[in-house]
Amino acid sequence: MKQKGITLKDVAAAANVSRATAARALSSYGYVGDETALRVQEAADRLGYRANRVAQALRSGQLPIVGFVPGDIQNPFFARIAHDLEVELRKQGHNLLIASSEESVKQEKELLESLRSLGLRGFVLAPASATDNRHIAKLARDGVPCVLIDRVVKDVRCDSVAVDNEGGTREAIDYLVANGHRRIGFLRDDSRIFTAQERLGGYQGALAGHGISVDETLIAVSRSAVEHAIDATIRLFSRRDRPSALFTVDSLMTQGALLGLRSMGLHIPHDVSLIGFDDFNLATFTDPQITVVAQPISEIGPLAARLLLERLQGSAAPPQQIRFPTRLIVRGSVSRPR
Amino acid sequence: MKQKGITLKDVAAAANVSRATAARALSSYGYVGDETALRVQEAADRLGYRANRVAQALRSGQLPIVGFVPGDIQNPFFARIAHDLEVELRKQGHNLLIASSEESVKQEKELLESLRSLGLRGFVLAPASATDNRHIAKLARDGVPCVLIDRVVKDVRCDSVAVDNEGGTREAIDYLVANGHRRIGFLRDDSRIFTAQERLGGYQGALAGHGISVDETLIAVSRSAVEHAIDATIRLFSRRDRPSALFTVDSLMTQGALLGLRSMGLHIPHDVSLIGFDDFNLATFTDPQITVVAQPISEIGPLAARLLLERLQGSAAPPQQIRFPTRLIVRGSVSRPR
DNA sequence: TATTGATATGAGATCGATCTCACATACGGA
DNA sequence: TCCGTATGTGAGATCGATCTCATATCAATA
Repeated sequence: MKQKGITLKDVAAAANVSRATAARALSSYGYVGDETALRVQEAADRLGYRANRVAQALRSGQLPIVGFVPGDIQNPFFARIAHDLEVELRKQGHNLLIASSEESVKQEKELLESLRSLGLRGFVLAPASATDNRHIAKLARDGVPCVLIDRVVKDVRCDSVAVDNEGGTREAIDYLVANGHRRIGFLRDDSRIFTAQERLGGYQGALAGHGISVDETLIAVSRSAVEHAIDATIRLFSRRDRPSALFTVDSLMTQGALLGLRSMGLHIPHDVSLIGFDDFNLATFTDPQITVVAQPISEIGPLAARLLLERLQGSAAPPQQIRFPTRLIVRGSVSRPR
Repeated sequence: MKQKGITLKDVAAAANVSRATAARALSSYGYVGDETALRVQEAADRLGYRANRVAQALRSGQLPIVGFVPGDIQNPFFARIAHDLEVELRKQGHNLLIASSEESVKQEKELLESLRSLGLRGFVLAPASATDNRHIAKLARDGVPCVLIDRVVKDVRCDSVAVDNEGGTREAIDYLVANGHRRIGFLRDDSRIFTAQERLGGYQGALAGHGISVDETLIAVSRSAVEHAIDATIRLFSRRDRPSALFTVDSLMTQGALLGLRSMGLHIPHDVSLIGFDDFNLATFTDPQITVVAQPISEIGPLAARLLLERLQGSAAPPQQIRFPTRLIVRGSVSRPR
């Protein structure tokens, strides 16, 4: 049950020097005699010494660990970002601790508290709420390095990496309108979530731009999970004057819509046109393939990691608010309404 | 940049007691006067005291963090398990640190060393190799609690949770043979990986059981990634006497096969029948839907977490080797050969 | 009254790495 | 020869929580 625990003390004893000298030899700071340094190195190698990172952390006040708090690690979008973060951070000797908020502000708050007491060096966050963010503001105020991804929070002084949700959605709606659609359904997740708000804004703005009044009954709400999205889709399309097209705000909702429509015997794009926000593997496996608003997902994680590492190295530059453009990938799920 | 850091010392000062007494009051051990305990509690609350978990870890030698080392966090199978592990561990006040081995034994080795020096309390591993496992054996020998998932390693004394790879594969091959197939392709990932070996064994065993000799040229190897699987599929089906059916060893390979076959203009199940190991969302979105060997994925993570927690609580019971049965889910991707 | 035990508290040690400070040498120039 | 600086080393403090041990008080028992 006991760890073996070869400590600096052991190494020092083996090399016949004091702990201080051994530390100097291994971390190469201060003055150490060449011959002594060699002897210590050798002893350390021979004993298989590895510094206890917890002890180091106690002194420095920080563990070389970065926390990642996504809404849901099972969402491929976040899984991809987690992977990219991990790769970048590892290069700098940091590890990544992943703790999902499960889109609960309460859980997010608890997690952050608990992880702070763990001495994590910084955080990459996708805040569960666009408004209730005092805990994040506090984090930033306390000087804990922090990068927001996917979702931006106002009034918090920290870096953020997100995409142009509003523009991306507008482009998609424009495309639907250009194809003759005027009754366009909108399937979104909890309005608490930042991206949902911005994407809704893009939807409303685009419609307004075309002189189409927003019909609130065409906007369906569901949790971001396939099963819930199925139900919401069915509700939306059960009405007599159903929409001729549908826009979904993330890939899980798109999947739900796909299944919901299929269960109702509605064909894409013959009966309903569909565009989803966020590209996903599955979109090219369906028949027809799904037209989507793609995010530059491969850039988000590495950039967030780099921003965070700069902060960890003490950068006090003003917060950077990065916004990537999106790209409409036209496949086969849109046609003119019947 | 500095953490605020309200320490036990501050609380003790505020409550006019020694650090020792404050500690007793807060962790409720030893004797403390009722009135004193209350005063300390109050002071702690007022100051917003949170114990420094790094300092606790230094004393106890262990951080309340469990490491999860999957092959690839982007694989939905592992993402799901990560989620389930996290939920279970959080209940016991532990956090989960995820570090992908990216199917590299070298990286796995380095990660484990680095995470051990971090004082992690235990590990959940999906070993990258079925054979080269001295580092894992050492871990187990040193008494570090350890649970293997998905992949079992011989000669290592630790718990494991896996599925009946051989039986599941055999059932699928039997089903294909029952449908009249005799030339059945097999698309597998690196033979180093445990599950690949067992699934190959199931394939060979099933064929032998039906008196069909194994044609090595029908066995294709690719890395477990969609793009690589596409190429391997195309190679396999470019030959004149191509197989009439294909079995793929995981969901990423199945996706690759799907795309590869489509790019060649081969239709499922008309031209080729297909069964994949591991169920995945996408399988029900294709037309036809894909017949798969499903694993009880919702049980693996929670069980692994429970086994690990028992070890953390000091259980010295003999290692448990759990094997879940698989289930063949018949959908529409298999028909009789032309 | 003396003694035992339960209760209550504080001083100080401990975990392991690292940093400060004090104390040695050595070597150069004056 | 003497002093200043560069070099090398060790003793001990530090980070924060917790544990051991010593001590102190009070009550109940012998």
